[in-house]
Amino acid sequence: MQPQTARTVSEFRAPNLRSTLPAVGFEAEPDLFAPLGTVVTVRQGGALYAEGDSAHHWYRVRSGVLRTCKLMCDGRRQIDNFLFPGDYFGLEIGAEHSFAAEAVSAATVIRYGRSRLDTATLDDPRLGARLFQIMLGQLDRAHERFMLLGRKTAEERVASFLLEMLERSSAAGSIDLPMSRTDIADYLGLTIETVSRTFSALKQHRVIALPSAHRVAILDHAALEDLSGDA
Amino acid sequence: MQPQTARTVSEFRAPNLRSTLPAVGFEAEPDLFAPLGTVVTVRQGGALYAEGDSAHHWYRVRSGVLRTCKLMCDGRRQIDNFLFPGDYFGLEIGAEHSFAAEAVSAATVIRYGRSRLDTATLDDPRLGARLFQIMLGQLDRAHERFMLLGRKTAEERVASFLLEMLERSSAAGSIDLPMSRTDIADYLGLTIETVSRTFSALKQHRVIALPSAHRVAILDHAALEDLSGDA
DNA sequence: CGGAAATTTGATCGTTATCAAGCTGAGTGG
DNA sequence: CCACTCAGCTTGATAACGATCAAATTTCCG
Repeated sequence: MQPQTARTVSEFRAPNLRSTLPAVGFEAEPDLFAPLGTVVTVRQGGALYAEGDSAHHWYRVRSGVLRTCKLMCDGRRQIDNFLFPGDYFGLEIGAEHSFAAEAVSAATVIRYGRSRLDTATLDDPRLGARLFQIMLGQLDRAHERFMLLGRKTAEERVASFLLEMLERSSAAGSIDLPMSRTDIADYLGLTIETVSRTFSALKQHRVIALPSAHRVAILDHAALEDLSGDA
Repeated sequence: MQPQTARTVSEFRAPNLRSTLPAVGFEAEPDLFAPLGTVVTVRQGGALYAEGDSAHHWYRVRSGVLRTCKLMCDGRRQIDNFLFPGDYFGLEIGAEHSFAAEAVSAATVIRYGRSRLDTATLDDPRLGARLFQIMLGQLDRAHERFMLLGRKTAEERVASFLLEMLERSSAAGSIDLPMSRTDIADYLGLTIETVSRTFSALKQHRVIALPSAHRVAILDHAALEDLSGDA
């Protein structure tokens, strides 16, 4: 539960400041919040914080992949999001985190103090504006996911998932999936069996290839988009 | 598509300024944004804006109930949210609305210019802070809905829905549901038949009573909470 | 009232969950 | 270098929940 290391982020600040958005990766956006942050590392499978922990901080991914998830009392799990380098997370309205954050692969994140946020945004209006953008982006993604979870079929969910991962992983044509089938299932509102079967079916139809369980090659991008159900 | 009337909001400004949150109803929160807004009325079933309309404005509900929804090309629909008096909506990251806003019952809303937002929040930091709160609240609700849509059974969804509507409608013990069964189904990711059958089952078990199709009496609140699947 | 739309109820089907084996591949120790 | 192991993944068989198709009933308005 306790992160292992922490030092000021200034040591790590990105030298070049490209401004293109949406950001892919940590280096894609200048770290406006840098003076506020410290670096924290989490080992694979470790928890950055648990559901119910007090929410004194918020975070940005520096390297690795994390997941945020919620549990029901009987063990059913829903993954809210997979977090890649550059993504912000952990900002919440309540005093306690309403979901857990765990490392899918070994990860480093930058931790910002929530209490310092108010004063900092008053000092520099750009911070407030950028935070605002970030939250609007998160809301937009949330609405896409309502459609996916509420109305899409298993095949459409998996196709949408692969396209989303492809977009995030910058490398075109082939995707590395650091998360387990269980994680994918809990992200898409399906079971591992259904995810696995759908992967197999897509492979059968030559839409994807599976060199290994965690590596997906996109053979027919157009077919995948057709199958995703998005216009 | 075009709203019928528009005049400055100052004529309607709330006289008393209770500060308790979360706000139930329009009067519960002082309208910090009042000087920016104009009042717009929408007739029952009418659209305030459609998916794809350019997003020049954002809104707050003054009276009535609205819904925001998205369509897939084949007609499948997902309702993102039901909007009650006091609720804010329409703030989006893109230049175009990614979902439609329609009146479930005849409604009046206050329309704010998006372009004026930046300058206004600079003038009064309270506005920015409040907007921030509003968006954090929306994100929190979104996470609850991921669990509902991804992992809950039909019965759990309907029970959760009734509890949510009960919370929002301030009147304890009995709820008015202005929306149709189709709307409820598209909100919960179910079909109208399943929603109807689940209502009937809850009635059978004396958890609720249905004086009319759009009026629900809560007979056993504890049972409803058990059935909702929340801890 | 009369007629259309919305809701409820019934019968059946299908997609996805569940239960249950195998399979694969990475790590371990002989 | 090769069994052995164990977790994660795939595949198979069956079941169940909710969808679909269909009809009856109620409600809402003109």
